[in-house]
Amino acid sequence: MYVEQIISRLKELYPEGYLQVNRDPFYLLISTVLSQRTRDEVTIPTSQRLFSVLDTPEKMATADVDEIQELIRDVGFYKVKSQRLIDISRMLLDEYEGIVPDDINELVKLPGVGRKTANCVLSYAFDKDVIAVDTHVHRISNRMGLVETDTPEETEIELEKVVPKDMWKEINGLMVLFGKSICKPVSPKCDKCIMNDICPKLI
DNA sequence: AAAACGGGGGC
DNA sequence: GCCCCAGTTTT
Repeated sequence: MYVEQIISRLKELYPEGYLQVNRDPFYLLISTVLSQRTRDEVTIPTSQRLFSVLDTPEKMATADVDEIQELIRDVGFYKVKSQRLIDISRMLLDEYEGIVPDDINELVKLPGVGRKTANCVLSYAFDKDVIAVDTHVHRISNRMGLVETDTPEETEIELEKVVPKDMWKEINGLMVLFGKSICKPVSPKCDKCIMNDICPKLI
């Protein structure tokens, strides 16, 4: 069907999937927070720099805010995020024995962690069947007629009805790659798009 | 529902 | 120089 066709083409286009992310839950949690409203060209080296110095909740919880600010100064909202990394680490140690929880309701209690970040951790680090809806997934799903929604929360609910469950965890990475290169927010490259023949925007 | 946070990269 | 970006929290 239509959804399977879209995902199948995306997998063909991006056979290696979305980068080779470090699947360690703590690394994934922290780097995903850093990635909020920030391009991954900036996020990836910044995360690696941070973890070369502070690679555990214990170290991050006791670090100086100034030291973290210096390490992550390239990402957006870096001052707010620096304090949040400390607060997240402290809460992990205080309430979760230093272990990143694999439950959406617990993850969103962490400061600076919303539904999108939590679902990224669940799908990438814990291999859970969830759909992480960011602006790319939201935009492309609507543009291609998979859903008709106004908010990412709505999109998550509607996509779950339309997409086979075994595809949930892969659509985020695939649509992010697609959204950055082809199906862009403004001036999408429809003339070079592999969805040319099935995209409702062009029919 | 809207504002605020914010440096980096593309054009 | 201007606009946008793997969102979340606060007002």
